[in-house]
Amino acid sequence: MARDENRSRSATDRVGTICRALRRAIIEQALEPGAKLPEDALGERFGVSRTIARHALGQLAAEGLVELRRNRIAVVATPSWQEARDTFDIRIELERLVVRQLAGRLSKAQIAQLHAHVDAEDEARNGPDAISIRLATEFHILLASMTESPILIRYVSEIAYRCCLTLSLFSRPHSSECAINEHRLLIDALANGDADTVMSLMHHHLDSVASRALVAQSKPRGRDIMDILAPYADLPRPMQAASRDAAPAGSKAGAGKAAG
Amino acid sequence: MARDENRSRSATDRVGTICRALRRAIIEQALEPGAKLPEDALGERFGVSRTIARHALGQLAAEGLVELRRNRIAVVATPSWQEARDTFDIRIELERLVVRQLAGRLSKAQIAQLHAHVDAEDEARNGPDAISIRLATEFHILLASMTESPILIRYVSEIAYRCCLTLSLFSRPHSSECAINEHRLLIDALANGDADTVMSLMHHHLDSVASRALVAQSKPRGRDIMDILAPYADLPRPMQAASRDAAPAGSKAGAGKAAG
DNA sequence: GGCATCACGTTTGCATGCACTTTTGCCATG
DNA sequence: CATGGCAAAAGTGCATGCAAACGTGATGCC
Repeated sequence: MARDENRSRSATDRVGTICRALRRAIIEQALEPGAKLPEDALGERFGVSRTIARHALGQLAAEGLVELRRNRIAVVATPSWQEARDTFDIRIELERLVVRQLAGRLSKAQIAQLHAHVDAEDEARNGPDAISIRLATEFHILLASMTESPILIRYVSEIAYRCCLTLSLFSRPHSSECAINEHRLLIDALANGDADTVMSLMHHHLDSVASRALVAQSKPRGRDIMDILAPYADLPRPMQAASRDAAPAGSKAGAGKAAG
Repeated sequence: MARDENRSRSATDRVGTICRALRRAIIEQALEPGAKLPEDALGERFGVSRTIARHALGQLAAEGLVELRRNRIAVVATPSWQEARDTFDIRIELERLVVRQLAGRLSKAQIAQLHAHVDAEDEARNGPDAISIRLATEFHILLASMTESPILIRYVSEIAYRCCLTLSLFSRPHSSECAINEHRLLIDALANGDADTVMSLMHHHLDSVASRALVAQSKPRGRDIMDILAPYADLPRPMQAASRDAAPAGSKAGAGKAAG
């Protein structure tokens, strides 16, 4: 209910503020994957002490947007290709659930709101890539928020942000073209009300977004030094050089840090 | 290699320790929903300062196991019936994904491990309910962990714990009977390798667990006082009214302080 | 007696300080 | 000249202290 909204919105929710700011900076690629996030700097920037900054980083780490290594500076997360693939797989299921719950149950106002958002996407299409990606992501979050299921909203948001991060890592300059159209189709199908149709539409949409982005395991730019250099490291000799930069996927893989 | 693997497991990962302890205490109902978790107390109990305890609470709040209200003592989360239902819906999708990835790909050792776990469940069947519930939950987490997808593992674990919490809230004494059998069926189907079969099996399994637990919106025991009393509050004056402003349902916010 | 007010103890919110770890630049040494 | 090691610098890990907010019981007023 509304009773505990005021505490986290209007009240001095400083860690939430920092989280939102960082989230946005990350998904807009103002902060690239691997970028360092020292507590001091954040604290100073946002006018708070390290305690708060640290807490915010903890939150973001729990969401998978930043990586926290002990005694080391926090960095923006750099999902591996495999993680990216897994993330999209999860996302597909989650969002199928979203549209299943939504199909045929949206009010006219909600449909209008969705259309308005896509309009905004359209406008931003020629702007910077980061903005289009963010808007596309927020479309899905908007959709999720219409389920009014806090848990679903949270998971979809989280996953969507992670996918967004992934996209910024792997995707080529322009892949959001057709996605906008697919968003419109989605809205129409939702209004129309056939759950199966809209589920399959969503599935296809996300699948193709993932495919467009994750084709051929392109090089993860900005990734950790060790990983970037991995393919170069085991060249037997400097001579017969690098035709094979197809990058062995999970060399340092597993990549340790799971839940926790 | 292995350069930073030791850090977070064996090293002084105190907040992780506290998280694990609390998680377990919560899902075993040692800490019932609504139970207070003062930072001081936790800190003292685990031999750390409030800083650490606070951080752990933050983590658990991010996982949805505890509720954090500003300037108030943290409490174990008490999911509403609707949230519970939503949680299970999400869980079904996620775990379908798990078994889809796993079907026909498990090693003999893994199958043995799964069977061993179910054996443990079997043994605990006559023990305290909380233990059976925990083991049943951990079966699913074990399954998820076999996907070796960190993200999927994390989400399934989180969701499963939340469901576990829900179960402890809503479920009647003994509903885990048949679940154990269903676990065995699941393993067999996984070994057999037909993805569709095992997915539908998992779906049915979770669905029936949810149904057994969430039938008829049974009273949420241990829930917030205001909610527990809600149905009693609008009884039309049993004999002779104390006052006319008999606590409307959502009045908890203003009740305490405002009056204006 | 009922109700509003107030004051005190409790608990969180947050900043700061210190110890410890990692990193980096520098120097001695082979 | 290359290499190993040391020491200063930077940054995190964590405890503690203080202020503000909340909860509660006591007090005074009607």
